[in-house]
Amino acid sequence: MNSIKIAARQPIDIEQTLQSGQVFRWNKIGEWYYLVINHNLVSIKQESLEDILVRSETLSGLDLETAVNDYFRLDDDIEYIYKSICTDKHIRSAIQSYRGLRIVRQDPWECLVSFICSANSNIPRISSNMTNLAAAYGNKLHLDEHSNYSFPSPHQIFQAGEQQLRELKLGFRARYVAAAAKFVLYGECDLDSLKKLSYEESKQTLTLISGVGQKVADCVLLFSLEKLQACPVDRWVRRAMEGWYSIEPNLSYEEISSWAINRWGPFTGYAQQYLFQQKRLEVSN
DNA sequence: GGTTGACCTGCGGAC
DNA sequence: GATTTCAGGTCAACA
Repeated sequence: MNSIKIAARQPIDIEQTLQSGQVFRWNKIGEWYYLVINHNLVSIKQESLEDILVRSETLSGLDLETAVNDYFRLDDDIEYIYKSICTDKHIRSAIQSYRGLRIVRQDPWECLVSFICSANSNIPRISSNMTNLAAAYGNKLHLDEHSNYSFPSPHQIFQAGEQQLRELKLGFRARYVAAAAKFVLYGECDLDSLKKLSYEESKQTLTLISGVGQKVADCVLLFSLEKLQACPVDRWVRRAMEGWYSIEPNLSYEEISSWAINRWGPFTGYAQQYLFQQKRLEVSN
């Protein structure tokens, strides 16, 4: 068992980050959060707002630190980002409430499948879909007495086929997930290579995939492909925009998204995530 | 080009 | 308790 402490020197709130609908395969046991990073099962404990404890069987030292830093984007200067997006009282209040909430940098393939599964669904169900996929086709990973699975490769999902995916209760999304696997396998599109393209170019490529529209593409771009200006507009963000910024109810996705990018610039994705969290939790409380 | 309904499933909230 | 609604959308068909 390898254990290290990471001093982020800036706020990082593991709970808020994992509970903000970016990541669907993690669980909390006692004070420890278990999640899979690059095919390694890792556990994390919050020590203070700027310090975390991390454990792993398969990564150690600098490798472990780098993997976790990378995943939670601890290289982002979050204080600078706060300053840059804090244009009004709504954002200010959201930042105050959820200080330390990070955008993650997760594996693009798993992220793509997650958000294809998110269509007309809800968080508990998306989690169950992703957990079932991993348990069915992934490789088992261990950490002390706990276990989890790596997420299956495009090849593994493609081999499973649409019918088996339906049996895992993906519903109409089964066809889309199978199509995405095929696209990544045979479409000569290495998802990671999209990081090098512009926001517009990479978005255009992603939406070639059946089952990937603007919303899903923006989620994948923001949470896995380095496009921090991407602004996924879902029901919650739309409600936030209409309620707090007097955006007209009948604006198109494109119009809302562009409005936001125009207002918040290169870190619009962060602004979006804070508004999303604020609006979503304001209702449930 | 914008609008509308279908799509799987499960689970809180309304009858 | 049985029934309906609505979920972090996308696509195809239509006017």
